[in-house]
Amino acid sequence: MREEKKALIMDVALLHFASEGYFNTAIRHIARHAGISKGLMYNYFESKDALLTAIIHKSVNEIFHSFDINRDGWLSEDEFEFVIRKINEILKEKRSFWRLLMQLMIQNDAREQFLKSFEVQDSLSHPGHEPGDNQYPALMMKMIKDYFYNKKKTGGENYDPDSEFDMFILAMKGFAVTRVYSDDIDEGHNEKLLNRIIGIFK
Amino acid sequence: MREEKKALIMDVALLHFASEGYFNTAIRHIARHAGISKGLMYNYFESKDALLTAIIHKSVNEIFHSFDINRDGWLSEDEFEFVIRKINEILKEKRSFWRLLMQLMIQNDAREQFLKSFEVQDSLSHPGHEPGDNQYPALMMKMIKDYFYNKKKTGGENYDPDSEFDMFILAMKGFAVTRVYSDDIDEGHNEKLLNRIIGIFK
Amino acid sequence: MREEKKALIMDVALLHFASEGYFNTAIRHIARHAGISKGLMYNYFESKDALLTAIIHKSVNEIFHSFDINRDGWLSEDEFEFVIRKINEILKEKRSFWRLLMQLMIQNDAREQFLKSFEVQDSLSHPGHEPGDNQYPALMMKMIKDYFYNKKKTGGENYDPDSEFDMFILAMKGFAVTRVYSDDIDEGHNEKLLNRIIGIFK
Amino acid sequence: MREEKKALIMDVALLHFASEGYFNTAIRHIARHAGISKGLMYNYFESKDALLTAIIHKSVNEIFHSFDINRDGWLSEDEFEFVIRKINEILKEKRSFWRLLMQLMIQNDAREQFLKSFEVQDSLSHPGHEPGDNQYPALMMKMIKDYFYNKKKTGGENYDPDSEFDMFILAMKGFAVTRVYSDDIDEGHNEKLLNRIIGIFK
DNA sequence: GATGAATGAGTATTCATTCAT
DNA sequence: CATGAATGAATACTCATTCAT
Repeated sequence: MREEKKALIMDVALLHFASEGYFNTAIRHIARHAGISKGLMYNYFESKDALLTAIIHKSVNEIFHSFDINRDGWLSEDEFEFVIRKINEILKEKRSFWRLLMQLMIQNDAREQFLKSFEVQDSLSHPGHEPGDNQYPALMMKMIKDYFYNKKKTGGENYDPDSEFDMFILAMKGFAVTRVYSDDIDEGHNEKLLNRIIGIFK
Repeated sequence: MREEKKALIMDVALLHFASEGYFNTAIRHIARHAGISKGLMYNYFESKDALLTAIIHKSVNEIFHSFDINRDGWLSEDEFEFVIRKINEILKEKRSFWRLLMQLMIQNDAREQFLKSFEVQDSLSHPGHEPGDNQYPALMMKMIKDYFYNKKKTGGENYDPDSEFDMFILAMKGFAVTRVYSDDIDEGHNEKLLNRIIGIFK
Repeated sequence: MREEKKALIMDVALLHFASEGYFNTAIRHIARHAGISKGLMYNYFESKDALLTAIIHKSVNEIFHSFDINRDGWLSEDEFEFVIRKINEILKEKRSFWRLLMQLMIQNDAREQFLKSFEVQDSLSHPGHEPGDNQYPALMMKMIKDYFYNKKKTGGENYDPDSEFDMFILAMKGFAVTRVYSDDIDEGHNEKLLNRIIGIFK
Repeated sequence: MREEKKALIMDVALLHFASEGYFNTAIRHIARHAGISKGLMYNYFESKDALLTAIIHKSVNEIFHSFDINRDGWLSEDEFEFVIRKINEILKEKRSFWRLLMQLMIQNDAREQFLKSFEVQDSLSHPGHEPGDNQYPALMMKMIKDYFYNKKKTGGENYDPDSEFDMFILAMKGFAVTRVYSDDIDEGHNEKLLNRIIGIFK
């Protein structure tokens, strides 16, 4: 019950944060759109900042849990393609979240605070347990990098796995920006781009 | 004289907007750093918003004027490479402007306002005259698109110029985001990425 | 049972009011520390203000009832010394209450309200009955004043009982402020001061 | 001009702080009574807290500068009496300030902050210069204590200067509280009390 | 041209109190 | 008897903008 209300508030807030920007969104507006009073917001979230943090952590967790790839440490070619397609899906489904995230990463102070909030959670995770949710980004990066290193054997003499990895990240950034910030996306068109990316890097 | 002062204010403002964010930057701070009084600011610019618009138009003009390519309507392969390298340079030189621009494009209302401000200026330009500054983006896009269409003849059967164009834009977006938002850029590293992009699309 | 709970709440509230201040103490905190819910508080006390009033009246009653001197209307020298020592004890035992009281007396509106609350209760007491609790302060004042008047016979020509009374009250105020607001009281030291006061006025 | 306005605001604020209490006084009310807008307040004082601090420092300075006693390190009997009479005058003239000060000294956190604000100013005073204003309290205390030590020669065998000092401070506290918090003071009456105090301690 | 005093709407946050359950 | 969700008025503070000088 309480959790449902929190989720409702977070959903409404995310929409506003994503479209108007975090600083431009007044608590009053979130409350009004969530159908509650300003004061009640503070019953559920300690502050505007805590609300933001809660939204981000929830989304990050959902995202990384949706990658249920076989975690044996390396990616096959098919798994690599699966990851790319999964990213494509997530960019669509969590569009608002990505807009919010990009907005924050672009702001100097917010970026630092964001990264720090993950570190803190990290230090609380006990050794010997599952990796904290905040370690997923690093783990995934490593798996992808390893993928390109594994390709070296078949890549020819001039194949440079580091550059290939960087180029791939760069392409995915461009893809993400495009997918998240185009108002009307032609899915057929998007599919073509996706295939082209897969074609280059798989 | 008056123009010099305006330029000074715009430079100072751009630095602040880029690093602290447009909304987080107080007029008072800009004025202080420009060595003038708050009130005088309004002698030069009608409002904070007008200041922002002026900065953007000035930067956009500077950028497009720095592409003094042979405007015969189409790009040779060398000119294409030149354009890419020019973009690379501009991303470095106008880093503050790009940060500001990305910051704005990410905000719904700002994005619309930005695009609208170009349209308005556009509608004022009379037919038969030089193209308005705001038409440069469209012109450049067209030239690049044509470049890929011209390559069709030598590109083989499956060559799709539209996809190639989209893929190129996507790569450049990723490249821009990376270049503008990395705190320490290894120029050698950057050169490698650049060459890889040229390698793929030239 | 109900009275016990009320007493518990009042005790907890007094501690908070005394140390954090009346306005700085949130009902929520009192409730939490008393182990009940915020809402239930209002079952026992009409308002924060009513809670404060209840605490004060309870404390005032306890204090004046602890002076179980022989009420024959006048004080012997020994009884006078007993009263002073009793005040000393009460200042120590009811430290929280005194801090709260001084805090309130120092605020214009609170002082008026406090004094009024006693008047009101007073007017409700019927003639022919026991004196209302709120009359104790006045009674005690009168007994002490009489004490000084009685000393006139033995006090010499220049002895002025009114001035002596005022001076005594003044000394007791200074003593109270010191005793209630010193963080670490040296009891030996305090005893010396007490004896000096008794020496002057007994 | 600017200083006059600051002084006006401080005067109005002091009156409100003294009668309604610091926390109970809204900036809005001070502004209204000073005939200015809320926002302008912040042009003159950084925060409500800074306003309070400014008021206190100004008053403390005025008070200690009004004691222009011969600073040869010790007090003659006449100077001692002068000090007492001066204190009496200041309590009357700076009534609002004393109410504010007592109110603050009674609040745990405010007391600490108040004392700390003096320490800070202290550390900024350069060695070899006049004593900082914040050292006056300590200096004055020392002079009074010395006064009682000097009386020891003529005070008889049982004379205890430390107790005498403490008793004097206690009496002055009681006197201060009475003088500052009585709504209508009979000056003749007050003079009698003053003479009695001088009689006991001179 | 140039200043900065002045304004007031807007922001996040707190908290006594009410009331459906 | 008991809870805590819900409200909204109040508070300190910020800032773009105006205007008398």
